[in-house]
Amino acid sequence: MAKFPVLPREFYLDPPDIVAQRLLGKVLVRRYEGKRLTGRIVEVEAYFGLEDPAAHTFAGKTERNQVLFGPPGFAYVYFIYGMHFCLNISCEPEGQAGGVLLRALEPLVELRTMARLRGLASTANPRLLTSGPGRLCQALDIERETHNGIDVTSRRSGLHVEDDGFAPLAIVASPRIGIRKAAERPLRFAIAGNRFVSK
DNA sequence: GGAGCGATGTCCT
DNA sequence: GGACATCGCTCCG
Repeated sequence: MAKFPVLPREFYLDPPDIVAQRLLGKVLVRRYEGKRLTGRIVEVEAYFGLEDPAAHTFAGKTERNQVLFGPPGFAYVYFIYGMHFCLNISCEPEGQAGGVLLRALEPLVELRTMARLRGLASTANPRLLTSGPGRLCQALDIERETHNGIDVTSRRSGLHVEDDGFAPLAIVASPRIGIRKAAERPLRFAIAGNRFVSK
């Protein structure tokens, strides 16, 4: 069970488009019932603060989005469409809003556990496990009540990101998915050619 | 394999 | 009351 360095707070201090691309290839680790559920980050989206009409923070600080205005390296988990959770990591200095949405992982170990959490009978199609922001949260048992506001730079959180030395060969940029405002900006980033990138 | 659509809770105007 | 950073199902080819 390999352990690698945890990404430190400084990693998340920069603007979201920079941090987003830098997160590609890193490994999300979730401690769950004594296991390590891990997946490589293969697709992300950047959301800016007050100047980004598509961002939750566009209209200013509220109860829901306050984590994004806080210090970098914290989880922002929100509930969407009445049934799904999505995971972001805050970036930029405290007081400045910004975040990176995790859209897809390449599952690495404990695929059986992920399938069970997803309500799937088997791991026959691993793309159904963690390809999509709602799916990856369900596969890693990430939800708002337990994870919103936790520090992802600490192993003690049970949710953190490690660097195992993998570096993507190429990154592709495209418009963000499922938004109406500022829909043309190429702020979605993925590892080129990776089969776990969502549609 | 792709377009269309319903499910369903929370947030903010 | 409308919108929503989604998903999985149906129906059609």
